[in-house]
Amino acid sequence: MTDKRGKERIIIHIDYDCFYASVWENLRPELRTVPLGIQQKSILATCNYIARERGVKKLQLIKDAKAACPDLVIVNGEDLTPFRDASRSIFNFIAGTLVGTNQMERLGFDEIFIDVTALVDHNLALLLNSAPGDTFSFHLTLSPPHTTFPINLHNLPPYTHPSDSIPPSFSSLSLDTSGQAQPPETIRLLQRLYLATHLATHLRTLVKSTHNHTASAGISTSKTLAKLAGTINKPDAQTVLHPTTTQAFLDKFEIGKIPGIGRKAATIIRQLVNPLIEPEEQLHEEWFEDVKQKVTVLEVRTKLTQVDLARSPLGGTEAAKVWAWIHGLDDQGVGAKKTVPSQITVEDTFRSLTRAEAVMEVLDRLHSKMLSRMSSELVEDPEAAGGVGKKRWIAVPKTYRLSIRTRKHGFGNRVSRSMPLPSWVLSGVINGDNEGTVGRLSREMGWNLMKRALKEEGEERGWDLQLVNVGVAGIEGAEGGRRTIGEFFGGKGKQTVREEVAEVEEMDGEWELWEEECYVDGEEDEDVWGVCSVCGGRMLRFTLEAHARFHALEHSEGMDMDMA
DNA sequence: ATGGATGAG
DNA sequence: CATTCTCATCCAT
Repeated sequence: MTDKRGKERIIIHIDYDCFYASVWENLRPELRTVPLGIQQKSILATCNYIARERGVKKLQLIKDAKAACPDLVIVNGEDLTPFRDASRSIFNFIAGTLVGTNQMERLGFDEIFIDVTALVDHNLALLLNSAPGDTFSFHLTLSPPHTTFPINLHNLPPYTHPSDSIPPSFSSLSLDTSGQAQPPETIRLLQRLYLATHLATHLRTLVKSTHNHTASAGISTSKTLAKLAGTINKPDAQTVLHPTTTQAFLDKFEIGKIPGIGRKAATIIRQLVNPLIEPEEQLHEEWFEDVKQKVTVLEVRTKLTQVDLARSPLGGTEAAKVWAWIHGLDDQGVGAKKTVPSQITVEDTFRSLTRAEAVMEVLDRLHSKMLSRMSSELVEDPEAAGGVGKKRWIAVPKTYRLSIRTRKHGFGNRVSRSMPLPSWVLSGVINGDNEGTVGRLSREMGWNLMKRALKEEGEERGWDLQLVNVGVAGIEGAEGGRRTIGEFFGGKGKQTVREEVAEVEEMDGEWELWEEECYVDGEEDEDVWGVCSVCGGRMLRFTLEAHARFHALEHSEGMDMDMA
């Protein structure tokens, strides 16, 4: 514990440049030469560098962006499918290139952390044991069959931070820039960073040649430092941090720029450093930008103690993390490669959504996308891949969730309600019965949870939805599992019975109206609808019997299935 | 487990 | 500040 030198991890962080814009430029090459913005509703999610030179900003209102740059070309980016696909493709490509390194983590669609410690140590051993030369074959794999790329041992790719703090020649790493001999631990760490820097360049070159995306990268000894290092030179560039100057590097950052310190934590910490600022001044409107104090990491370190942070609303746990991060101590590991997401959500936003009919249309549309994604991301189909065999679940979600934001309860936050995911959703996906399942999801799941949420939030009249989000969660990576149709009946365990949903809803005013609009089309009478006594789902009466059989199966066959 | 808060891009 | 459309983790219950 006393001496960590020589045991430092080596982390590469890669960040694709203005990713959404870049994806569109690949889709439509003529967009490469024009100022390009990606629109989501009233804002630009991002824009290319040509647009940035013309004064366009990320997250700018569309009208402001057009004012700044009248010939801005705008494409719609509300459907994230092409971005998600490109992101996966690049990630899988890099994973396939670095066979044997499992610590590879995506952050959003456009960033990757890679822990290259084992790979670099392997190569350093090879290099130190080989005859001296001008080049070295870097091994991308830890065991045969090997793929390699050549590195020039007299040339370190740009950039280093501080500038030119690491000599370009591998054999000169034992001396610093003023010719001073370095301690052996430092030399070894520099040698490892040297190799990782070449690797980062190689990976960026490969991503450019195979996927036509430029990227920026940072190379250092922790996730925090690697990520921050990558911000120094961009786009299409990379930076390796000199390992003995990291504190000075961190000290210059505004506290809110440190990954993991977001808006809330940053505001609390700024207040502690400078109590003169009133909360309203910190949080409101136009002046915000002017009044907001920039509080640097150095100030936090020198004007506060960890105890100050711990006694603040941050609390002891957060305080300890923050205190460690700003002192360059970051033991956050790079997670294992993830093949399946832990949740799949789909959402849309609105200026105003009040009519029941419109709400049901929205639910149908969102559920349709949700089911497609479940099918493509959670189901393996050997036949679609040109082979034979049954479809099987790679991983199964446990929960269905609906989140909304209303105008009244508006700012800030979403309210959500969730239920165990019924088995008929899973069978619908496997059987490809998208249409029937969508309708059922909207009527029995989405609608009921929305009623619950609005009722419990005291918005049974005068509601006005601004956001509707549906999704499945609790997806557990089930690698190597053998799950076929039928298993989900027994494999999911017992579902919670929610009494309140089964109750006859008693609502007044507009709620009834809303419900009538949706369910009573003039010809329907009460006898058409029934409520399941087990799960409370509302459904057409003639489907109740079949529905009850699902529940029976759930309970009777539960123990026969392969639950690990 | 559920639902909210907070973080990330 | 939040704007968009996600995704992840932590915490109280």
